[in-house]
Amino acid sequence: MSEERSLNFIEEIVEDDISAGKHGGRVHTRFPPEPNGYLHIGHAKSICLNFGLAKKYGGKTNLRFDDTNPVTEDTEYVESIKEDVRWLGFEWANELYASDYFDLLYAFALNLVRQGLAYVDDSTPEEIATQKGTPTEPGTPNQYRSRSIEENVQLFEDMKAGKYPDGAKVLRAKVDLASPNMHMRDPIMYRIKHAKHHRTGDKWCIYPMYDFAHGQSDAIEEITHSICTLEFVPHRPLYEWFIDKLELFPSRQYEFARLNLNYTVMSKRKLLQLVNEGFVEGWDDPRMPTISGLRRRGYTPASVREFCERIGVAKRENMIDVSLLEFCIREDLNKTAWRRMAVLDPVKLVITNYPEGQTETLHGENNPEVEGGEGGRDIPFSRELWIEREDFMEVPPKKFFRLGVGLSVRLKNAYIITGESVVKDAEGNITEIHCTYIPESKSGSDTSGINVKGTIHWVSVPHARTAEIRLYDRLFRVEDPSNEDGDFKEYINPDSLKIITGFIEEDLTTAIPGKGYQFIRKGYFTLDKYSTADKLVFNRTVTLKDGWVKK
RNA sequence: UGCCUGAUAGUAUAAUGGUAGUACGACGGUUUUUGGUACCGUUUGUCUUGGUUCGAAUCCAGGUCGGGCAACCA
Repeated sequence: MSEERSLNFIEEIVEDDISAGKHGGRVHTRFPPEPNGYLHIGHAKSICLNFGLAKKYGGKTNLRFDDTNPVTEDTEYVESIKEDVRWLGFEWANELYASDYFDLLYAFALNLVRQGLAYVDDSTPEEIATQKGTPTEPGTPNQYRSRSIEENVQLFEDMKAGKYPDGAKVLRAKVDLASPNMHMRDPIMYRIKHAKHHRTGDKWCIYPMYDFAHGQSDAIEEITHSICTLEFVPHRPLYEWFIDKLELFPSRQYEFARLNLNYTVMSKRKLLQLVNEGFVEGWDDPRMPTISGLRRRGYTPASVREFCERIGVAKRENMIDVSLLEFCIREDLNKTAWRRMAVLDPVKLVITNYPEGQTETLHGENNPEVEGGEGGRDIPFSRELWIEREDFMEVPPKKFFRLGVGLSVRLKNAYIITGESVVKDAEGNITEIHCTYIPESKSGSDTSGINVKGTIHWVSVPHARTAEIRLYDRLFRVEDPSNEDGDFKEYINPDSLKIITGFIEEDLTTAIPGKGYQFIRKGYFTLDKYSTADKLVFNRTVTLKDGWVKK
């Protein structure tokens, strides 16, 4: 078969570890989202990496929610995350929560206090920030740093007991205030938050910081390869410091570059703004780079996985061209989507030599990419058809392989026609196109001997049904909205959604939710989640590649 | 002007001291009852300056440029 793909740097590390017998050759990864937003395509990269590694090397992957901040987290997000991971086609070995470890984490903290490696600090956030110094100047210790172990134990227990209001005290690790790594300058381990947690309710009023929960959670679960994104590189020494001082399982963290896609934004904070401020319909708006948005848009799990495979994994900052994502979905849908006809911008075509009142039933295959066409459907044909306005030109340029007066084209799955004349309204707009057809040119039994260069799609006027069709374009007008001057929302593409009513062929009224359809020559479409039998709504997943660029 | 990171076609990603390759994009062609698909071809690259070596994208040193780090966020 094909050559084996070369390994990415993390796979190399894993293979080296396996051959060195590290952890007995065991591979255990985890995907650790915070349930404070919906997953996006960047998370898909991480999911595919973590689950992919385990699958490839016979290991396991945990789904662990890093739910250490109750004020931003919610079970709605937990549910959406689980749905998205499953939709992508992955199964986790264990569903876990950092909050499962709150008792353990508290014991770890007490342990460090007793070792003299943590202390309770009464400073305000501002004071702590000042005392941390700057990247070029060392921090300065305050009077709380030298509290006795006994006092710290008592104070920390009092914090847990709810004796202090939010923000009154924090527990800090006593590491090194002069470290060139800001994360080592006595990082905060616990803070007071009298907030209800989505899982532990009111049990706790102190919550561990990410830095005091994430690494230990990995260690508790005996994760062999803790994979995260580049911004956590400076956290690694602290992660290892805690593991060392607490004598935990030595999980090792490896960092890769997060995915950036052009013409969109990829931060939960920004996506949340788009949702909250009404720039999109919700987290699953088909213009959003969220997994749920892609799903509603008509992307398939296989196409997203293929995309994640093709973009690769490395350590350098990257900006992936959205055309690669589009390539992946077209590649998948080309092989699976059933072909149907829909006219998005209609103009009436009258076949003057076709008997008035006559109707016939033609046949079209479901998918020409599949041997045998994968079945087919009946298509009603009559004297009056809707065709695409752009498929006719009064004054056609050279190499225009469509309809014009005196120009011939094939009607897909039907006859060859020749343009004869046009009818216009008072403003000069074309309201009807008249043509004649060649009865011997019927698809499948063509004895006319005529060859035409172009084929156009159509829908019979008396048989046509209507549907709302939503045409999506990129959400932003610039490649990197986050990197422009001012608010990123100023760069939203005003034409990112165009809603039209189109004519569809009868068969499309029984379209299956979740299935991709190719509207011939127009693109791939899928039923929107709000589509009903009374009012069909189709989302355009992606256009077909257009090789005809007119000047 | 501290620490950590990184730098290969337009965009990504290989080459692990021995012919710089692949994909997407772009461009051109063949086929085609979708200007789609498929197939074929063309185009463009090792940040820079030195050093080591028979030989450097790869190793070493300096520089340049990019990204990250000073949340009681993750």
